[in-house]
Amino acid sequence: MRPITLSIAAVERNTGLSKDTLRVWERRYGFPTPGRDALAERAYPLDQVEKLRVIKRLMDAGHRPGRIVPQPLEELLRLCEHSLGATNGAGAVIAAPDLRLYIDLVRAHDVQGLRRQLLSAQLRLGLGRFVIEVLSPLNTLVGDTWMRGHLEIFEEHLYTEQIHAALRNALNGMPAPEAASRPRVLLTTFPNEPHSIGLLMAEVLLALEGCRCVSLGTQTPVWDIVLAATAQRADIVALSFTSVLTPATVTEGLAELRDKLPRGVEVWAGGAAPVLHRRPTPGVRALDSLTRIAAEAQRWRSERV
Amino acid sequence: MRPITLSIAAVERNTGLSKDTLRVWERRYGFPTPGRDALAERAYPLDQVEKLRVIKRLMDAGHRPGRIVPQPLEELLRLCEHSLGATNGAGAVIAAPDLRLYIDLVRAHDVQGLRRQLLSAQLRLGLGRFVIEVLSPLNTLVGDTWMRGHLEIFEEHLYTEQIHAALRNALNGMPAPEAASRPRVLLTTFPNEPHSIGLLMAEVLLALEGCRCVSLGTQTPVWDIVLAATAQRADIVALSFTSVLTPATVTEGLAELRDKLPRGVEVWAGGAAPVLHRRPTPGVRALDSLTRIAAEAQRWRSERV
DNA sequence: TTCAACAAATTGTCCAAGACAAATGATCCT
DNA sequence: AGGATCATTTGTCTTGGACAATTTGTTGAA
Repeated sequence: MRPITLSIAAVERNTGLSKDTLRVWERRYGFPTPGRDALAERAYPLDQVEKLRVIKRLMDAGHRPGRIVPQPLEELLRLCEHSLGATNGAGAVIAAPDLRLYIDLVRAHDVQGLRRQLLSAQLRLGLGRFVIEVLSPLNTLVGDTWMRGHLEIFEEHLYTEQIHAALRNALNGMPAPEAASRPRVLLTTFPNEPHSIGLLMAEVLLALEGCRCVSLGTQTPVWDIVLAATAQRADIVALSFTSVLTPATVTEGLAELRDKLPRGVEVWAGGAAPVLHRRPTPGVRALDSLTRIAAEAQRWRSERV
Repeated sequence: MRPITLSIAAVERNTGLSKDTLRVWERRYGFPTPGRDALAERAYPLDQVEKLRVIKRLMDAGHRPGRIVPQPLEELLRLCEHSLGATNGAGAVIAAPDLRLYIDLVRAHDVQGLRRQLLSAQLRLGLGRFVIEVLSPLNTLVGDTWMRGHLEIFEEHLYTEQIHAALRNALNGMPAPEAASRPRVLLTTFPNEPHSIGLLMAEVLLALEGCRCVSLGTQTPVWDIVLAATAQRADIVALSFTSVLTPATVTEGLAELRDKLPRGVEVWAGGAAPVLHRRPTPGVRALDSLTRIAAEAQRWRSERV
């Protein structure tokens, strides 16, 4: 029996590294070193894909490919422990002891327990603090844990599904804002950005501020975002990003969107894509944290009085 | 001032056609015919991008690129109106009168109205009939309408988001089944199958029958489905399909899953993928309609007494 | 030391043309 | 009508080269 391998397209999906990048790394740095299948096409072994994911993670933390791609895996993991801790800093790590509990429930596949725990935290802290202090760092922690290979894919799915349910549940329970309430916020993500949890968290926080939210779900083409914003007479278009999209895609997409939207409509961009703050797009507000949402909503209101 | 143009990456983002495809069409069919910018890179005029979007729609409706890509735009628009009507025939259209109302609300971008209408139908019919008699045919109708170009992408997103919310809402309001209740059902889709509405509808109907449902959300690799089924001690693995996946992928995936799962675990496959019934996989139950779910659940119970 | 300007290295994306398997359509034969 | 066989269509992958944009390193002046 042959070991399991992935095609270059599958690796692109899994790692977020473009086919071009994967090929040029192979040429320049001697990694990855995919075998070839019967058709002489690249066949990436699973462990190399794992390593590529680690590399991607490190690059998001500011490392450069030339330095890290040729390194052996152990060296990279050492870097992970070190620099990830440094970057993401005290916040996540200090909070960790509490959050471990959730991870343990996931690892134990205790869906009911996880659901109870989430609901209990939500009631104890209130919805806003629950999202900001529990869900958000927990997502990062789950991401980290998964990256380091300490979580199966299906466990991550299990977790994501419960968070999804919890957030929808919360949204559903919130009173509808008054019909004339402003601002009107349109939420979505760009094509190829399938993660909806950030979107839902933002929607909850916006709704808490009394904003009228309309979500398009994930993966809306730029032109359709513009159409929707016009149709809904949106005051704000809010986008959520992870690091699945390449920095260039993010920047160009935002510039294009900003250009096509009417002047009066604000563009907010948030999420875990480093490029948002490294190279901010003119006319786009990059929110570095979910906590900023409330303040920004209030700013919008004060400016429009 | 030069006319506005888009880079190849931007066109990929806007149309969903890969860079490779765009280049090869240019070579083969003589369209698109992008100019070149100062760097000698392709620069696509907006009107060509529009035409590409029309082409993409027609292709989703079953047309082949060789026939339509070289056609002039007017011809394509005629095709949009004309040929799609013939393909999908009477079934959906006859059911239309009642359902048209929902479509009209979507087209009017009346999110609140749509939400109210859905809730009202749900209360009037009861959850089970609501899902089977309203949501399911409505999904088909929306799909048809979209293919004919009578619905913008963002309108389809708007609709999908509301259905999502309604189903989550319903699930959330249902009483938790007893701890020992059986069967335990694991729900998910295969990788590259991103549609979750079918999954949610199935989950609702299963929950109505008192099954203990655990959903993994969409896109779980086969091996992880097996791991999850084992971890959750599932009695049934339920999969949802649309026609995004190629028939081969569906058949092979099901065979592999069936092979790796313990004998005692049933595999149920449902959804709008014709191959499920054309070439049924041994050991897999292909459900041709959501109405079958209740009966199948009862069959399972009667067999395990 | 500190800061600016310039040179060098790094890195992602684009290009061209060719190849080929999988999917689809056409044709012929029961 | 249904089924097997052959031809065409079509998306994706391949190689190797090129280049602009960014980051890094160095030099020289304040």
